[in-house]
Amino acid sequence: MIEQLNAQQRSAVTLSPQHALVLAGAGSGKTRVLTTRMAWLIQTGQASPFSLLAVTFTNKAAREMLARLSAQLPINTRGMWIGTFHGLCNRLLRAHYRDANLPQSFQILDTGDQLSLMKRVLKGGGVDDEKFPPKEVLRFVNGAKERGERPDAVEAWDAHERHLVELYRLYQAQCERDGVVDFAELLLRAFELLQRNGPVREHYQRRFRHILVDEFQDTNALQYRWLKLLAAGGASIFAVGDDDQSIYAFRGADVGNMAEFQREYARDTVIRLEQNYRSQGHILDSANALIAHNSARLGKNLWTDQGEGEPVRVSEQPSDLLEAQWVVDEIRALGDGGGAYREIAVLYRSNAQSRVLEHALFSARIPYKVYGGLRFFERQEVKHALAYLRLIENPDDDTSWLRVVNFPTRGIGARTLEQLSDLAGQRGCSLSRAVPYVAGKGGGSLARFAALIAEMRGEAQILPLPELVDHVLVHSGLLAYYRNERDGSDRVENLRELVNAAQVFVADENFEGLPAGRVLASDSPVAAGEPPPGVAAVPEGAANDLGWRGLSPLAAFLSYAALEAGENQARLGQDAVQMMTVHAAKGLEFDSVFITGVEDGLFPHENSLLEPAGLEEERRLMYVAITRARRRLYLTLAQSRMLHGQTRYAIRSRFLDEIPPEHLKWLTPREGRVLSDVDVTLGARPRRDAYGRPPTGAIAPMVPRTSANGVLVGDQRFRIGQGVRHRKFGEGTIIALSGNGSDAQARIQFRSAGAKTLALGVAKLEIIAG
DNA sequence: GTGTCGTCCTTTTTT
DNA sequence: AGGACGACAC
Repeated sequence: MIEQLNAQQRSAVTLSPQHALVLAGAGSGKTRVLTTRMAWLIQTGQASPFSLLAVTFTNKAAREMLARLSAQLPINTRGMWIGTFHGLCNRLLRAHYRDANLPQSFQILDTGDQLSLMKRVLKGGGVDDEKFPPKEVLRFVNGAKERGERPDAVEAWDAHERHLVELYRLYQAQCERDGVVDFAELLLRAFELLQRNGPVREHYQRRFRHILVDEFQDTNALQYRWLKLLAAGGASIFAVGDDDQSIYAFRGADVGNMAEFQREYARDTVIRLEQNYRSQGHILDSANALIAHNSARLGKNLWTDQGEGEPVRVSEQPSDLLEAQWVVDEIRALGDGGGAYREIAVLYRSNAQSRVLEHALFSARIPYKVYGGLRFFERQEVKHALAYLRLIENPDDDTSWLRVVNFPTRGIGARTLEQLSDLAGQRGCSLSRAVPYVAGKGGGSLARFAALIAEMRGEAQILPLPELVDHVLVHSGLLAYYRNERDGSDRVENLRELVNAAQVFVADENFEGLPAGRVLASDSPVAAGEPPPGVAAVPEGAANDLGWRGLSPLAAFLSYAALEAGENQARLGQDAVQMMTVHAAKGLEFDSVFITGVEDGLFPHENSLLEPAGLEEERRLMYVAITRARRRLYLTLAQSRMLHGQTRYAIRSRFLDEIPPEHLKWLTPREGRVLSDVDVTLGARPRRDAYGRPPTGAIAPMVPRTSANGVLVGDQRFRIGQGVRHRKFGEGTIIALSGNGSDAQARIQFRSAGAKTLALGVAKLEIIAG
C-alpha cells in the first residue's frame, strides 16, 4: 500500500496522528495520499473507520475517495463520514433536526429555488427591486451566512446596508416558515448546532479523531470555523491543498485559511508534495515560472522525471474565428496522428468563447462535448416533478407550491393566488394551509389541487419510491403535458430518467421495496447508527446509514437531488473533444490541452485587473490551466474578437511574457503583435478567411484596418501598445481598442491608477510613445 | 393562459 | 450578438 509512494507521500501518509498541512502540487498524487492516509490509519489499528471524517467540496471528489478507499481496504465504507461539507452538514442536521430547530423533513433550496423565494419575499415586502435586485440581496445574504453572521451580527454602515440586513431577516423568516434551508444555511445551522449544543458537540468531538480535508485552499471562513470546532476535542486535522490552485475567491474561498492553519495548527508539520506525475518538463517549467510571479505563496516547486517533452506551442491569429479554425485544424492533425479526441481539451476563460469554437468544431464534423450548463436535477421538467414530490413531504414549501399549483395549467390564475397569498400572510401560515379560506371559484380549483397532493401523499404510504415518482408524473399531468408539447420528447425522456434515478437510488441506499413516504422504525438495519447525543459509546461495525436515519426514502431522495445536481455532461463513452472553462477543468488532465483566448483583458480578465489580488487569482487560474496538460500544450490568442456585439482588439496576455521563451515555440510571428494586412494574407496559415471559408481569389483584409493602423480620432491615431498620458490617471499603455470614430474606446492600463476604459473622443490623451 | 415584443446583461461556479 | 426574462396585449 505505501511501498509505491515517494518519500514525501509516504511521510504524509504515515505521519503519527497530529495536525498536518500537506501542500500538494498539481498532479502530485493528492487524492492518493488522502485515501492512503485513511487506509493506513485504519489498517494499522490507529483509527476505526468511524472515527474518521473526510470532507471534500464536490460529490465527485467524495465518490472518488470512497471508491479508492474501498479498493485499498476490504471494509464497508457505507456509513463512514466521507462527503462534501454540505452533505455532511445535512447528515448532522437530519440526525439532530430537533436540536437544530428544523422540521424533520426540511427541504434544501438550490440556487434557483433560493432566487424565487427571495423574489417572493421582496415582492411581499413591497421592495423596490431596482434598488435591491434579488440577485444582489442574495449575494449579501449568502455572504453573511458564509461569514457565520445572522442578521443581528451583520454590521451595517449605511441606510442601504441596514435595509439589506432587514431583507436578510425577512428572507430567513420565510425560509423558517417554509421549512427550507439554502446551501449556506446547511453549513451555518450545523455550525451553530455544534457550537450551542454541548452534548451534541462533545459527542462528535469524541467520535471524530481524524479529520481529513481535501482542497483546503477552497474553504471559506465558516467551513474553517466548522473544522476547528469539530477538532477542538483533540482530533487531528490533516489538511491537503494547494494555495497555487485557489481559484474560487469570488465565491468566498479564502486562501488565507492555509497560512492561518499552518500558523495555528501545523507550524512544524508542513509536507510538500512536489513531484509531478502528470506533465512533461516544458509544461511544468512554464507553470512554475508563471506562478513564481505571485506574492505570498506558501512556496513549492514542482519537478518531474519524465523529461523535457515538447515545448509549449503558441499561435496568434488575427481574429477569434481564425483562432478557432486554427485550433480545429490542429485538433484534426492530432486526430489524424492517432490521438483520441477525448484526450484533447479546449479550455477558455469565459463561456462566451465557446460558441465560436463549437461552431468551428461542428463545421469540421469533429465530435465535441461541452461541459457546464444545466444539470439533470436542474432541468425545468425535473424540477417540476420534484416540486410535487416535495409537497408530498412538506406541504408548507411555498416555493414548490407556487411552482406547480398551476402547472400543468388547471385554471388557477394570478388573482386567486394573490388572494391566497394575502390570506396566508394574514394568518401567518403557508399557502397550502390557507387554501380552505379562499372563497369562490378559485377556492374550488385550489381545493382540487390540494386534494391532488393529498392523494399523492396517500400513495406515498403504499408505493415504493420509483412507483410513486411514476404515479406523480402521470397524475400531476406533467407527462401528458410534455407529450403534447412539440419538442417535448427530450423532457419526457428526462422525466422517465427521473423514475430511473429513483430506482437506482432506492437500490443503492437499501430502500428497495419500502413505501416511499414511510420512515423506518429506528431499530431496522437501515435506520441504525447514531446513538442519541450524549451517549458515550459510538457503535462501530454495525450498519451505519446515519445519512438517512429517520428519513423516508422520498425525503432521502429529495435531499440527494438537491445536494447532487447530477452530472453536467451528457452521454459519456463517445470519443469527443472536451470543451470547458478553465475553472471546470480543475482536477482533470488530458494528453493535449488548448488554452484559448490568451489575451490581456480576457485572460487575465479585465475585471480582475483592478486589484492585485484579482490578477494573482487569474495567474493561479492560468497555472491550473497549464498543469492540466500531460504531453502537449497550446496557447492560442486572437488579435480581435467579437464581444458584446462589438469587435475588440487586444494584445497578448501578460502571462505569456511571464513564461521563459525557451519553453515556448511560436508558430506565428513572435514580434509585431498586430499583423499587417500583408501578414494576414500571407500569414502562417492563410487557409480560411474571417468566416472560416477557404480563401478565394481576392482576399479581403480579415481584420479591419483599425487593427493594423490603429483608431483615428480627430488628428490622433491610437494603437495597441502605445504609451499615453492622462491628466488625472498619469501614464499608461493602451491594452485594447474598440469601436471607431466618435465612439472609439480604449482600455488603458495605467501605471498607478489601474486599468480604465476611456472614450477616446472625450478623454484628452497625450501620446507619449509607440 | 399564451404568445410576442422589448429590455437587460454578459467572469469564473459548487453545494 | 444573442439569450433570458418580464411586461403587455390578445
